[in-house]
Amino acid sequence: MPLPAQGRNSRRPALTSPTRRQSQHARIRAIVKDRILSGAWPPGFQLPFETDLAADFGVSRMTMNKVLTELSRAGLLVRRRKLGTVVAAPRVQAAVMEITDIEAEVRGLGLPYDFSLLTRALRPLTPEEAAAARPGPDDPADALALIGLHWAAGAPFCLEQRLINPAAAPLALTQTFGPENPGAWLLREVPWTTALHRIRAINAGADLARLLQIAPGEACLEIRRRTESSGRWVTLVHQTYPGTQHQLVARFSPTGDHA
Amino acid sequence: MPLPAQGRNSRRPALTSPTRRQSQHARIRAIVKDRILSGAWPPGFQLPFETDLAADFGVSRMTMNKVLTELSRAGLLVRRRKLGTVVAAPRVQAAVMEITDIEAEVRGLGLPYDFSLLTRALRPLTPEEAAAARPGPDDPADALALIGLHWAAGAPFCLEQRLINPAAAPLALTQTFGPENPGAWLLREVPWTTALHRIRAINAGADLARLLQIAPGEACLEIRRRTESSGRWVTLVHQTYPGTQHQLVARFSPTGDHA
DNA sequence: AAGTGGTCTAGACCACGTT
DNA sequence: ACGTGGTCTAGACCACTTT
Repeated sequence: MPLPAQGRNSRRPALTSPTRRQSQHARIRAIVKDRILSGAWPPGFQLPFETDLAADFGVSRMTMNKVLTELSRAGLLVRRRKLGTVVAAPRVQAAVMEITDIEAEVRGLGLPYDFSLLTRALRPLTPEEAAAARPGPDDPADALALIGLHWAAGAPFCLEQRLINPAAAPLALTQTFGPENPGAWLLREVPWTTALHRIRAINAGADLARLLQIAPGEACLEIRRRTESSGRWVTLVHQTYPGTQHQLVARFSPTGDHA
Repeated sequence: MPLPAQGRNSRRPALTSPTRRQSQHARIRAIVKDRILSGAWPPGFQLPFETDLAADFGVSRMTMNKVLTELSRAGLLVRRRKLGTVVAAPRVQAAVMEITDIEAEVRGLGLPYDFSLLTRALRPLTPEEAAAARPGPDDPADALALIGLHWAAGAPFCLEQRLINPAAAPLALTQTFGPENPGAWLLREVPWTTALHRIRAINAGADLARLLQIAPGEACLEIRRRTESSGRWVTLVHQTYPGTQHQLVARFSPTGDHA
C-alpha cells in the first residue's frame, strides 16, 4: 500500500534552531566529503553500501545515490558494481597541470630520474615565508626546510626549495627523502590538498646558474606553490626549471569536460 | 491509482540495433550540451521549462532535472526560480587561469588599459603554425594574422601575436580591433572554446626587448595557446609578458571545489 | 498570487562484474 | 547466480522570486 505522499520531512521533525538551510544531500555530501578530506576515510577505504548509508543518514536510497554519484564525479570516490564504493586515490593535481609529480614527468619523457637532497634543517620561518605560508595559531613556529635537485638523465632538471609544516606531516621529521622525493612522499602522506600556484619568469642569478649548470642570466621558469589541507598549510615550494627547455602544459575547457 | 511499477522502459520499445548503450540522462545531456557548445542555443538563450523539456524528451521530470542540474553545475546553464533556465555566459577560462581577458586583468590592477594593433594581414599559415594549429580539411589555407600590444598605464604589458581562423570567426575579417582587443572580441564571437596552454620562460631578443621596452636578455613569460571549438581550431596566440613583473596565478584542488 | 525550480521518496527493473 | 550500483518514475511538498 503506497502511502499517498506525506512530504519529505515526514520523519524528521523541524529543527529547533533556524540553522536548517541546506538540503539533505548537501548536508550529507559535506559530511562524507569531510571524512575523506580529513583522512578519517583514507584512500582505499571501503564505504558501507549505498543502502546502508541511506539508512544510516535516514534518507532514501535515491538521495544517498545522488551524494555518492556527485562525489564520484568529483573524483573523491570510485564506485564499481559488486565491488562497492571506495575512496579514490588522489589524482595528481587534477591532471590539469602536472607539476606535482616531477618524477613521473621525467620518466614520462623516457629519462632516468634521480633526486638528491642538498640541505635539510628545522628552523623558524622567515617573515617572508610566514607571509606566504600563513600559518594558523596552532601551527608550530619551526618548519622543515629542504633544498634538493631533481635530475633527468644526469642533468639538473629542477631546483626545489621546500618548507614542510611538521604539524601537517609529523613523519617528515624522520624521513630521509632518499630515492623518493619530498613531493611524492607528501602526496602519499597528506592526500587531498589544495594548491595555489604562482608562475614567473626570472633571470638566473649566479648561485642558481651554478646549481642548474646554466649560464647566469638565462631565463628560468619559477613556480611557487602553497599547499593546504583542511585549511592548514602543508608545504611551501619553490621550483625553478632551467632555461627555455621546460614548458608547462595546461588544458582548460569551460565545461569541465567530463565526457 | 498508482500503477505498481512497470519498469523504466515501459514506453520506450527496445531499439533494434545494439547502439543503445548509454542512459537516458547521458543521451539527453549530450544533446543539450551540443546545442549550447555549437551555438544553436547561444548565451542568454532561454530554455523551455523543465516540465516541458521532460515531456519533449519523453522522460520524467526527475531525469530531466538531473540533466539540467548537472549542466548547471558544470557552468553551462544558469537556473533561477521563476525566471527559468538560460544558457550561461561563458566563464573566463574556467576562472582558473585568468590569462584570457587581459583587459580585465589590467583593470583589476587598477590601471588604465589600452590596446594597439601593430600589424594585420591575411596570409597562409607557415608550416610551423600549421603544425600548431592543426587545421581541418575544410579550413581555409589563409588565416588572419595580428600583432598587437596590450598597454597598462602607458607601459607595454603584453605582446600578442595571434592567428585567427576565418572559418571559425568570419566577422574577424571586417573587424577593426580598435578599443576592444582581439581576445575579448573572440570570446564574445566564439564562446565555449577549449584551450591548450604551453608556458615557457625565454630571454628577450632584440626585437622583443624594443617592443616591450625592456633590456635585451631579460626573462619573459611566454604563453602559447591553441583554442578550438567543436573540434575546429579557432585561434593561435603567443603572448609575451615582460620580465619578472608578471606572474600567473592558478588554484587547483582535487575536488573541483564546488563548495 | 502564481509559477518555476529544488528536493525527496518508495518501489522497481536493469546491467555489470565477481563468484 | 548473486549482489551492488545505475537508472527511472509518479507524485508530492517546499521555497524562492517576480508580478
